[in-house]
Amino acid sequence: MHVVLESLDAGAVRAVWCDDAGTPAEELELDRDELPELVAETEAEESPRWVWSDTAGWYPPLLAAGVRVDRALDLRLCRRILRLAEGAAGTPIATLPRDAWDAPPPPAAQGGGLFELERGAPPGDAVAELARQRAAVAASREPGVLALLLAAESVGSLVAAEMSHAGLPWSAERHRAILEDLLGSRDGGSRPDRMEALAQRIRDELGAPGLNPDSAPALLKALQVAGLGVQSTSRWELQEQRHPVVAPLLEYKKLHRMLTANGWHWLDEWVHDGRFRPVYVVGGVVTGRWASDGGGALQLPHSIRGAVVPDPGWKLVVADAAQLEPRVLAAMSGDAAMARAGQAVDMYEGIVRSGAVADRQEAKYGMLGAIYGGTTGASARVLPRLTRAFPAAMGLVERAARDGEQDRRVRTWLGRTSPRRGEGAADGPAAYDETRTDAERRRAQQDARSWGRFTRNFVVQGTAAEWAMCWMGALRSRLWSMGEREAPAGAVEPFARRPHLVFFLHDELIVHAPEELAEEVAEAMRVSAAQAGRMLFPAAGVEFPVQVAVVDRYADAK
DNA sequence: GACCACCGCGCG
DNA sequence: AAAGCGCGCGGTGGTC
Repeated sequence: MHVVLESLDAGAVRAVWCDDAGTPAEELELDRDELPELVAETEAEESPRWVWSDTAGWYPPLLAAGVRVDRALDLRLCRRILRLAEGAAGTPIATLPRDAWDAPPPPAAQGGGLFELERGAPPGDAVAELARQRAAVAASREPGVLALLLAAESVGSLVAAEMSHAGLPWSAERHRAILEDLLGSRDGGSRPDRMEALAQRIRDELGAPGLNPDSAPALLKALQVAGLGVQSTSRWELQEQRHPVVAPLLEYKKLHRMLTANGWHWLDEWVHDGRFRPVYVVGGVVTGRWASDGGGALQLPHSIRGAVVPDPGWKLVVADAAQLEPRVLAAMSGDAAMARAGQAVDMYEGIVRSGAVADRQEAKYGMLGAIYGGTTGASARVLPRLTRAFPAAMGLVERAARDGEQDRRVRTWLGRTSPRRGEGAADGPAAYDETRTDAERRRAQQDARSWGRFTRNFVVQGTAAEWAMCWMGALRSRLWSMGEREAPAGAVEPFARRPHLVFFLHDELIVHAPEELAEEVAEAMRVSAAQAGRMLFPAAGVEFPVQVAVVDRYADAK
């Protein structure tokens, strides 16, 4: 059963009950204020799949009113997937002209009090769009697989909204202590004192009294004048130099980064009432990974993770999927030898034991090189040995790279399809066009290879993102049923006494859990990971172990 | 003053 | 030790 929600004008909403093909049966019009009550009642009695234009618009106000939903379909996210999906090519949804459903999502609601209508016009008739999408899935090559992708993407959108709602527990006090400890104290508007002292040392060592070390061009000039043979001010180049300025400069750069990215200003802007509430952009990356908008949620430096602390009586349960991408590659390629290596808790050790490489380091760089398309250094050196040991797995990424180079599109395990290469002058045909100059041809080939590295990585990174969404979806259900024993139904705050997800970082999840449930949550994270593996790869025989830590500070996990 | 490209670095 | 993939963000210095 689907219930489609649509915005009407004048603060009204229409709820339309549809069957699984998207055919409407009955409908109800109501005031926006009445929506949370309707959703809560319908949820309890019928457990439908809610269908709406976008979760980021509809769900936050429901959460703010204390209503959690179990299942949803985010039509805008699904439209984007179906538009490009090779499996649905030829269906009307792939060929119809661009319309409002293709428009980028409106900015996410802040504060949870705004409904979709107030964030910009809704894209149109949601009932019709649901029917179009259901028809496209039904007509596609693998309806079940594509349907799983749409469901996974949608559950991701629910989790994103719920995590923003709950927030990542954050101690401003601890954060300030970390800043003072590392950067020094700041009085007035100038640099914190440890940074200012370092800046002065840099000026002294370079003999450049007026130098502002924050200015890359000025710094580069000063470095060159002082006799350092560097072409840039980047860390890896500086590290090769033997000069007394290097140590204070690298230290200064580290502190400067911390000050500008996660300093006092960031704290004031992003942490309120003991919570950091980032805005996640589900499907914001071409591969299907999430992006974030503001706050740099997906770049939280390790040095600041000591400020992430649970509420009194609660714990953080931090789980990290070990070697996710190599395991995904083993599973999707059906490479029996690599799958065997993937049965080890540490897959890189498993690869060492297979005899293909000498040590863990080689296994790691070799695998990353295979997945990213490394052409130099250690990863290139071990590539031939990996190819001999794991022909099916290496064949899969090589094929993906060739497909990209030759302008064929590639797809993830669940059918997310890579975009077509841009229409730039240097693209595609120029590589083979005899009338082009040598330079043009070289550049085109360069671009083709670069696109090949993208498609090579797309299939693995994208499938890993699909695994992660299945993991979080499975975990979300378990957490909710676990919490049922703790929280009275219909509590105003759905997560007040229940373990709930608070952070997601590509292959890592954090649950904020009542202390007495922490171990049970840890087990749920492991079980959900295994479940996600079976969901995607029923026959692969690859394990998806997660490292779990129950901690009082995020920094203490691993 | 608004906008943009580039650099450099944080994360996976 | 860095490289090959995917991102977001702040600072600087250029353009309009």
